[in-house]
Amino acid sequence: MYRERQKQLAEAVRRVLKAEWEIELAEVVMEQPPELSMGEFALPVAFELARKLRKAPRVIATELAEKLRGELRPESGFTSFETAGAGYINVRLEREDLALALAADGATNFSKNAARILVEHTSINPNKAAHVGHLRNAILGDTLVRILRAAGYSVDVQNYIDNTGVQVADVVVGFLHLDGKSPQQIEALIASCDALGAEAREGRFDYICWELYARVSQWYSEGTEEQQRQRKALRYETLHEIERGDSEVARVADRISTAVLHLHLLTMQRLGIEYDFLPRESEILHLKFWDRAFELLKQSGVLYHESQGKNAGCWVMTRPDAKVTKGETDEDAKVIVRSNGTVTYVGKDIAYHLWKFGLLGADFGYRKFFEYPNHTCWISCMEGAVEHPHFGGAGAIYNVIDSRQSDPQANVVQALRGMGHAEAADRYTHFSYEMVALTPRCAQDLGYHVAEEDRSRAYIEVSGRKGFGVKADDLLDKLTAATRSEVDARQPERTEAERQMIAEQIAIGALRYFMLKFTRGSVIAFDFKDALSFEGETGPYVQYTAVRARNIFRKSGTTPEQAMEAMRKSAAGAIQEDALWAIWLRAARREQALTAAIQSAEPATLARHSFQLAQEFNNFYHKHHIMTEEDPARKILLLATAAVALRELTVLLHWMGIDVPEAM
RNA sequence: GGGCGAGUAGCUCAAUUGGAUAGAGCAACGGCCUUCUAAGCCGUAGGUUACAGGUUCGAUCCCUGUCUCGCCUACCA
Repeated sequence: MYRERQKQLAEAVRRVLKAEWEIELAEVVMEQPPELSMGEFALPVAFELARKLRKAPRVIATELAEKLRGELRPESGFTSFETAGAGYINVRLEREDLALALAADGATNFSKNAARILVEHTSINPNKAAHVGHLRNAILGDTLVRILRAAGYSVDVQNYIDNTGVQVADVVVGFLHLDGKSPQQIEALIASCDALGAEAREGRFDYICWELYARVSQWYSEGTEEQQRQRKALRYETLHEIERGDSEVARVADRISTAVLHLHLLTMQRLGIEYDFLPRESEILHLKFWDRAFELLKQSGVLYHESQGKNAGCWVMTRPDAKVTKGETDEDAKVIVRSNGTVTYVGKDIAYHLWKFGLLGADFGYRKFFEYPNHTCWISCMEGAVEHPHFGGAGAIYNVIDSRQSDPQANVVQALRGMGHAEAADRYTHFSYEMVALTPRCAQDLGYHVAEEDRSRAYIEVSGRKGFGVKADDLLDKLTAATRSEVDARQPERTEAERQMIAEQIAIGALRYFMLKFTRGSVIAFDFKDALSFEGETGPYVQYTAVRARNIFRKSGTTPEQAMEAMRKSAAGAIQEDALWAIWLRAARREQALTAAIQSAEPATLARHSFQLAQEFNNFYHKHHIMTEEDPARKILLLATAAVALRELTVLLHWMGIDVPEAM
């Protein structure tokens, strides 16, 4: 209904401008007045016309408002057009119409969208436990998936697994050479970790790898020069063995990376994050994705063989926006194939992205890897199940990858464009975000040594290599413990299991909201004090608000559905009070908020939207005591308002992957 | 050197993409629990939007220059 009104208004403005002044606008800008009492829409169009018509904005606005009054009579749902400020036209709607439409239909109204979208997120190197930075990635990515689906898109979720990279090699070197374990001993260790279960923290396999990875990184830079040279050689020898596959070292690497991957999936499942497909680098290598891509790149002339300068003997690609003088060597070119014939990370990524868009002419093998309650997560393999879903061949893609990777991401887009796939390049979104870092105080609290020069900085970058960071499961544990003690105090009559469930829901609400409330371009300087806060602009605040609304229905002996029904049957729709109208109007703007979040690729706007609704409801809740309301007609309206708030909060929280607990 | 991002209240962040009086949360101060849950509500205080120009009806937002901070810029992945 709200969007219908918006459309009607825009069309009316177009008609009037055409008829009166022969003006056609590309788009009719529509804003929200700063105060509720001013109406539902604000049109700044008179400012735009001032120059063309050589008249003051206010004069134009007055004339235009008059004409609009003629176009959109009160019986069509528009009650007033007022000139305001320096030349705005404020438009009021019939509130009752809008409220009754909302009471009748609570669905998100979007038509099914044919385009298939592929979202890649998480993509943690499978060589150590996940940390806070990975949480930001996964939570942003998962929320993007949820809102795209809410908007009617069909979305596949992929988590790219770099199981043949140097990071995995480092842990392999650590186990085999630094700790002197045999492949059998590593196998036994993984088995004993499995037996302990993911709930164990000490002795959890990805935690062991975390510590080992830091130790190995340290080991590379210790010792005599000769030792360092040998260790480095060992590192690359191991890497190349893993890349080639089909050796004991490669099997050890596969065993380790698969075990860590499995734990990552469990960690993310705690947060309600699931994947459809796990493409692995090992298959990109062994299924010859790169060989095909290499041919295509050479044919299209995107890659050329450099014969001079520092990149002599390499296949290189000109960078986006590079200023290259004809006849001169482009020293700044991006190396894709090294002089020794091996392909770089960007090269493999180009092949992978050709596959994503269905432009490679090759596909993975697929086999089942992980079962969620409601669906299966598949993994790539050489030859898999005969019957399997097909991933890839997407109409549009989103890569949730932090801003440090914007350069390689741009290289991939550049390659696609250079190969003539301009359409694919246009539908390639690097969903970029800034990193999560730790405040110096947080680092010190965790027991890390903080260098003198770092103490005055706003934040310090986390580093897996240094073992410097906050592990995802530790953070979730800490949040759950904090919420649990609060729940125990507030809900003593509930069972142990109920209290634990509530505590976990609140912990997840706090964490997910915390990661979503910052806009993507802002570095999160992580601190336990902020992350463990449950007051003010936090997930628990919004959850608590929904629980308050729910309690009204628990105690009043009616349901939200019945309250809506009663509202429709009675003529209780007249809503004069702003405290009530704010809630109905925000509910009416659900689709607008969703569209804005998708178009700007900014989930933070939704987090804010939900917080504002929560504030509006708490304000209403404080002003009006619903259960003791004596006027029956009034009580119906108040109950329906609580019902619409509860429904809206539940939907918005769900889009962010946050549940509404039974009680708080 | 080049590219990207950031600089807004004591702190952490917003600002409908150029609009009305720049808003929230935390921290501070002052009120509100016999009432549907105080993880809440109301109020006070807090601003030269890094700086200097420019564009126009209008600039936190766009342009130019300067300063500060972070990240990226390897034949690492």
